[in-house]
Amino acid sequence: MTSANKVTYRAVKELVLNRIRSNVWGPGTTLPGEVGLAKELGCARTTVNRAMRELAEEGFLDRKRKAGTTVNAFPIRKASFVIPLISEEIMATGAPYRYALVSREVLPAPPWLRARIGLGTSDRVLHLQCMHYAASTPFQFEDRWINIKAVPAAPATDFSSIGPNGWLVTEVPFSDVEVCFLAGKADSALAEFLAMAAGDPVFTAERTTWLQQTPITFARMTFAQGYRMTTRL
Amino acid sequence: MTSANKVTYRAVKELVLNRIRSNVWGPGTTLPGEVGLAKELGCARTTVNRAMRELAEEGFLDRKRKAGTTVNAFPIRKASFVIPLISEEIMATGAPYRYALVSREVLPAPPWLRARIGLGTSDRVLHLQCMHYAASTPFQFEDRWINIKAVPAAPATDFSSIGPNGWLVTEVPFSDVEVCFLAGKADSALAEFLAMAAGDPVFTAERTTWLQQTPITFARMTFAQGYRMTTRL
DNA sequence: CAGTGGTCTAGACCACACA
DNA sequence: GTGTGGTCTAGACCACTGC
Repeated sequence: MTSANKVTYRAVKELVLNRIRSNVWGPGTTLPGEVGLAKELGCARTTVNRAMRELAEEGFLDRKRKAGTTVNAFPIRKASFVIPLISEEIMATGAPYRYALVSREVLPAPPWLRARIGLGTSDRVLHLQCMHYAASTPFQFEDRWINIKAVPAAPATDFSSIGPNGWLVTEVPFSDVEVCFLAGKADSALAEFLAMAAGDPVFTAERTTWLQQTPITFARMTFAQGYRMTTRL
Repeated sequence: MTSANKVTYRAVKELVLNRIRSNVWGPGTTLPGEVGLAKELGCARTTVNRAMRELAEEGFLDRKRKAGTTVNAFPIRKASFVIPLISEEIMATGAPYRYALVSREVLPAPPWLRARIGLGTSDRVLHLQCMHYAASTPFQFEDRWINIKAVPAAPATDFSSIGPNGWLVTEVPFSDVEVCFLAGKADSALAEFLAMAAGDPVFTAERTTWLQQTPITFARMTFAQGYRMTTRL
């Protein structure tokens, strides 16, 4: 009876985590090899391997061939944020989502944008400004720039009812993304859109996407006052 | 010759990703089961499984038993940020890191803190204020609150040369962390510490840690002007 | 009920890194 | 060289869930 219980990789993770937390294996400790642990726990090495691999991914352990597995002194855990579609983020709160196109124009890429995402001097872009609302409350202002050379269909698309994000995602493949968060200051136009005072701080996210070396789009998204991006680790 | 090549799970990931990106498997597509794919690719099901599992983790696929694996319409990729030690983040820039303790006191937990992290009315906390510099440039102001009941050694510790973060990490285990980012506004005191103008926007990170249900510490970290948190996905 | 993913096993070979 | 993690295999049983 007692022998038939399978040892799951989750159980191994828990066990190792507990030993770390209870300081049985303090920071810096080199813990037994996979084979040893497998024998101790009565399971296959594969199982131990998966447990340890995940713990390493989560930042608790450092693994090196030959050197072995050591307990990370600083749980420099990776915080993983789900970057949801705005519409879903809003609807998750129970409020209805509303989208509005504010402006649209085709123009040569401005120098700051060229430098920022890597465009040539002759490249043209589609510039969109959009608002996203939770019910009637302003939620996010989106400043979107699309590389026309990379997305020729963009200028012919009507963005008055579908947001650029949703459209791009289904139309254009991409391979690399850079996201960056910062605290900005609302200028008077932005303040009006987001129903706040000019000069107020705004939480800002900037996202650039490429397909192989080609820049696809750059978006600056500013959130209404009080926005917090939260995660549990 | 041609037969001996091993099919790695990375290769499978690449292949699947390529089919997704090239729209062979468009959004919503249900792709073949693991057994079928394994046969097609000439590898073990385990290999396919690992590839698909990781792709699902990364947000490209949805997997359900019986229903099968489908291509996610929106690559709601998880952005994972390394939350580095401040000292390391600074030294990575090449600048020397300097730490300074600004103030320290023991006091009853203020109501907002009690509510925020779940303390009782009689709980006392150690309140620290610290500065982190890159060379002589202000980099981060740290407002740190430590639950004395959970960390009795804290009041007896000298934080004038070691930062609370580094000390806590080696002294106190924790099981849960909540991190949250927001844009705040510098009050006059903060502005002076960070060498900016009062009212300027400040990128702020708040971190709470618990050990099982017990709150350990709460930290509000405000960054000097221009700070950006960046990730590549 | 039946099909799909989820996981475990036992064994093997490989690649890397330290001595 | 030699030990440790990295990965692949072939086969098996389980668990969830849609029909």
